[in-house]
Amino acid sequence: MALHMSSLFLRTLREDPADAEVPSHRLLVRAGYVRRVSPGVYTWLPLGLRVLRNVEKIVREEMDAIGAQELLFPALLPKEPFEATGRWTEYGDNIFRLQDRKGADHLLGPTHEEMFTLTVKDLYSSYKDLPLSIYQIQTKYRDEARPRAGVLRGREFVMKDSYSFDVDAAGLDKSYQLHREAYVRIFDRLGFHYVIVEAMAGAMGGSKSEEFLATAEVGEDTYVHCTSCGYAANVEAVRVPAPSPVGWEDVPAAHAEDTPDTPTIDTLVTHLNERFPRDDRPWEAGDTLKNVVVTLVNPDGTREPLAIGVPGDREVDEKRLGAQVEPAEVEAFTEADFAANPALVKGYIGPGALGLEGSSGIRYLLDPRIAEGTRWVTGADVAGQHVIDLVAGRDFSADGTIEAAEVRPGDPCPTCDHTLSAARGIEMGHVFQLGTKYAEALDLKVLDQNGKLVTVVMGSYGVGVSRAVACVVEGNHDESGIIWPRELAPADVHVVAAGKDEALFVKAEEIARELEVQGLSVLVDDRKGVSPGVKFKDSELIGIPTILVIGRGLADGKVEIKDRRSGERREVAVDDAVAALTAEVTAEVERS
RNA sequence: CGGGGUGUGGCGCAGCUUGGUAGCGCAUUGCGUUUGGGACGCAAGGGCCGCAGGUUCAAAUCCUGUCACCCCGACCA
Repeated sequence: MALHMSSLFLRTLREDPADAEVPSHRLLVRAGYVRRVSPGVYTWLPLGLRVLRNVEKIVREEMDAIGAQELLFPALLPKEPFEATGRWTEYGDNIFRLQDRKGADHLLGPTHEEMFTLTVKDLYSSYKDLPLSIYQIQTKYRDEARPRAGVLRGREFVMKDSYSFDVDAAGLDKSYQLHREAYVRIFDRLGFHYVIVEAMAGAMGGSKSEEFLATAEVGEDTYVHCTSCGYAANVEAVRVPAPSPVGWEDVPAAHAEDTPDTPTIDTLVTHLNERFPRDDRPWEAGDTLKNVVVTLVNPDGTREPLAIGVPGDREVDEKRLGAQVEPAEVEAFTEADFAANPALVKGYIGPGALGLEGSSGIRYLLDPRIAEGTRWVTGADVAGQHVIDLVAGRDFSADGTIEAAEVRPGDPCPTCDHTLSAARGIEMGHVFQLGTKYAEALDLKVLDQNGKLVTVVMGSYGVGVSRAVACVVEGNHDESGIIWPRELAPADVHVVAAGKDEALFVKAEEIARELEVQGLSVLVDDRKGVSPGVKFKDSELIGIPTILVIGRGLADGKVEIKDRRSGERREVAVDDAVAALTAEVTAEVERS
């Protein structure tokens, strides 16, 4: 049965809601797809629910096509499995927690690794049962510190998550590849531009991980890409190519110099150029070695300082650092921390004080650019003094390297000789080789061919289903409203009765019925007493890709087919309308 | 958690500086006119001005406190 505007539970808004900033949020509310209930929590109204279901349908079809099987876990979970993996504490404030009448702790699932793992453990115990891929489309809950942009980042959201289970790494590779290909098909069908970028595999267990990012200005993720070789990575995962070691034969011995009042890189560089000018070129920030100290807070609450050495022209990128030290959290080093570590001279920290072997005993990690043989100016661990011609490998060493320095457009590509550009994206999907992290924590093992117990190797794969709805709108709208891709639209054809003549309404109903016989879904604007202008505006706002206007032309046996995206209109004979529309819609579906 | 902002009919906003009968547009209801690009007229319903306390003859307006929401940042398998 066709949807009718006269009775549809819908109210379009002429004005933008005050709390909506990004286009998808504005339009989804204005066009009557969603309503906010509380911060980050939204109601799906009839039109919106149709779109959401369409996304789910695409996801199901492609998951089923690779042999994944759908199941459904509860959203309400007991805490015990999350205690077993440590995530009851690790997830911190992001978990919605609640207690039942007996005082037992529960949570609303933010993700379901534990449940999938335990359920496989419950039912399977042989290599013969594997490989296995199972998935669910489930409402997830995360108490985000700051939900934003409507359903783009909610506290309650719909996600497809699947997990693969294999006996070995080779099997995981195969399952991962299958999912990756399925994701390519899903995102192609969803109809927005996206990139596949290398992502952080995580501090534990994971080995390979890629994100599917919808390219969008409003995106929260920054990624870099190389226009030459196709390399693309989330900034968190960018690998800095380490320069080859260089000889230090010509470098004079390191010498400490007085550099009073130079606690910052800027003041230091100015001072160097005034007092220690070089013949070949002036000193620059990039000649200095900046040592930053932070405090790591482990999930169990223990604290440990960490020093990071980066070239002076770069900041430590907190996101990159955070990803490297996960699950520990990073806090700034406070005055109290300095007081507790007298070996550190604020503003003049140098490698002499750092490192497990250094006077402070603080673990010291270097940016890969600080390769063996490179020479630096850096703090002398004495107030008002810096060391010049300090050579890495000759005069100091560290406890390892860390990828924590900021990444900038123009940096060299790690895989070819070109440079990187930066752009923003929205994380829409994530494929992730988990490895044995959860299987080990929850003791998921099967017997192999030799009767030996082996730990199952897992992969995890997510698609943001409700987020996809917003994301599609971000990529498919204009001034007037939404422009749905065919497969997602709440209906195939929007039939508009534009006028007051009763014959228009009769014909609209007749055509709607015939379209439905042809298998198309239809929204009919059968509102009486509503002027054509209002109906046109609403049809553009709502964004069904094909609009059939039955109006003044009907007297001459003509109706008008309008393409929402291009704005093109063409007149067809009223008797040909159904055939023309059917041909248009089916042709478009096959093309996609 | 830090910074900025906003709370006034369903929605968008004005009024607050300078205290004195709560207003506008949209939406809604009725009647009439109108019907190809967000129509017009007349009439109507709907608001403890976020909440609490204070000052005052009198508070949407001034003071104190508090709560909520939005934006930027921090945070975010």
